[in-house]
Amino acid sequence: MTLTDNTFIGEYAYSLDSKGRVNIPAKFRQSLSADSQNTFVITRGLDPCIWVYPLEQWKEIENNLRNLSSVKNIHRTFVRDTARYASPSTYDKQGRITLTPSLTEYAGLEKDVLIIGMINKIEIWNPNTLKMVDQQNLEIEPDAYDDLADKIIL
Amino acid sequence: MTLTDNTFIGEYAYSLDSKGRVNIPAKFRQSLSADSQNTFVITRGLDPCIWVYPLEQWKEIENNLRNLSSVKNIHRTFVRDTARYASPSTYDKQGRITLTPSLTEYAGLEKDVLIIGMINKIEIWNPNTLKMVDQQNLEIEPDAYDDLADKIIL
DNA sequence: TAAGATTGTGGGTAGTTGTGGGTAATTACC
DNA sequence: GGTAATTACCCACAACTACCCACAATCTTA
Repeated sequence: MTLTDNTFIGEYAYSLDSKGRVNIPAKFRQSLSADSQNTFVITRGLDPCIWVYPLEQWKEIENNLRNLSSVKNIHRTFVRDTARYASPSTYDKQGRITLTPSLTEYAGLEKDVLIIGMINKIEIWNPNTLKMVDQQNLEIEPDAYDDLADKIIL
Repeated sequence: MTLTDNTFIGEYAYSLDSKGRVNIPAKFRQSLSADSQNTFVITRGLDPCIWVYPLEQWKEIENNLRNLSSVKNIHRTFVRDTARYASPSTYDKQGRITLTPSLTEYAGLEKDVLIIGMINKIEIWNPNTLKMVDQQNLEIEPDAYDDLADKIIL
């Protein structure tokens, strides 16, 4: 069963091979839109993990960045920080994408990785790192979630 | 995988050879539009680095400059500063462009250089210089950054 | 239940890419 | 106008990457 195009949910335990490749779960590949041409754009996440965007989704980000003028320092910095760590990656016949050494290092990936559907993108984690981040997030005051209650109906 | 024409993302560590040549990453060359005829226009960046525009993109900048009135002093200055340091550079069969001594000096380039995709242009940095500039930018008021982040959904 | 298809993982090979240097053509200078 | 310096073009090679094939485990279907 395929849900909406370019929408990802679920969690998968996969492994990174000696060449720096990871499998994209079959369900995720199936929900990738045809426009994305079997291609994702991988980049640094705001957490210590790798963010994987469908090409189409990334192009929207690019369009937004393109409208920022380089005359303003803050705009230059924002564009640089967003663009520099990104790189396109088309999956091979076996459904794997190749990660860059720079990104695997940033996310602290070893052999075992966790792949998580984040609706409009995918996250790749070192399971141990995620466990630690989960720990820390337990300490968020429950009130902080209340703001969200206005914006989303569960 | 080629993304949109004349759109550049990613970060590459390359080297400047004894003749003042740098490689343009293969992915960047592939995304250069045919109209640009294997040619870039190199000039001073607003940061201490070299800006590399696809010829096609540079022509647009020229058009924009053309529309600035020379009556205003600030406009004259802006046009002069933008135009005077620019020069076209076609890449050779190995994919390298030759930088002018004036520009390498401006950017403080030595052997190792960082090449960064900035969507509509490319930046060439001395890695040490960039590290320093990154440091300084950490002090940008987070609020200003958040404004941008709100407009662009990552 | 059995056969077939799909999925995740491993590895080999040929083409591409980055880097160095050599030679000829062009330009600048006396 | 002749010489020297500079620039543009070409060849070579090592490292890397993308593409291909193989296989075991799982899931699907008849």
